[in-house]
Amino acid sequence: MGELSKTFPVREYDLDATLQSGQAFRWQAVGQAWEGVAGGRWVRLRLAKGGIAAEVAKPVRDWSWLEEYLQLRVDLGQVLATFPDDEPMENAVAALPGLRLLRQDYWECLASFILSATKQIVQIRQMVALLSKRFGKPIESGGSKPAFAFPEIEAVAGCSETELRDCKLGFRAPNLRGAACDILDGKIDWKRLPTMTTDEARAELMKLRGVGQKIADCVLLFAGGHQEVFPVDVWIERALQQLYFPKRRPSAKRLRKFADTHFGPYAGYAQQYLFHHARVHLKLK
DNA sequence: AGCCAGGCTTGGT
DNA sequence: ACCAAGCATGGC
Repeated sequence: MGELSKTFPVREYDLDATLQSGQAFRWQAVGQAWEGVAGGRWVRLRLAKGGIAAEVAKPVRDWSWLEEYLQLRVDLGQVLATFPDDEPMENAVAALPGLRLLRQDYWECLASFILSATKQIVQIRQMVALLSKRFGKPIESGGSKPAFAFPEIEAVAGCSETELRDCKLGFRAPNLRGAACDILDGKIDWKRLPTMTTDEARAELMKLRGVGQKIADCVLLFAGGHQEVFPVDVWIERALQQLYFPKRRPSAKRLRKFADTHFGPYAGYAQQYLFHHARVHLKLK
């Protein structure tokens, strides 16, 4: 038959930090819980004794989609142990122990980060919500408001630029539509992306208009699970400068190289700790 | 009211 | 190779 709720035993999982940390844009705090859409289903999550309690709107038998999304079987202690032994890293981890990386859908992740260009996180959430409401499939909701899946590639490709601009996308509208069309037209090898090496997949993604290294790296890390990838954005750039090079002012290229070599096999996790730490705790600029 | 936001592209040196 | 402007829109 399946169940409407389930509790997953897990330690060291900061649900608040993880769902708010700018990697996914569909989660909303409702009371003590978080409501959102993952794996095409409406979900409510809350911290429970010894783990995470999940509720869905329709009974499910197989919960592996959620375990995968939340990356519940990642041994965080093992990840943290690979971080460089320096003060900035120690402080970032100490500030938010339990911050995790999610494993998201490729298309939703790509689309979300195409929209992220010069937007604040709250505004990205707003654009994603509007797009889903207008062009996503309605799904069963267990909350007070109706729920919608993220729009399929075909749905976005079928929109006019005006319809997308009406979702407050601005100059990002043609980029999103173009990416959807290019994927459907086979301009990039979309299906094979998950099996490519990091460098191959990055090059492939960057063929899309509006996708540079930053956005490609976010997709590789948050959807592809390439945990060694370290996306460099304005926040990380400022954080690295202040924390690791307080005297000098290294070029962007030099910083890029430092990021690629300093943080080890789980650099993506390190990046997320530094990013969230910088946003919440650091006075930058 | 003005500044700036998980960037990218293009056109100037 | 490096640098800056321009791009739409909204929150603060």
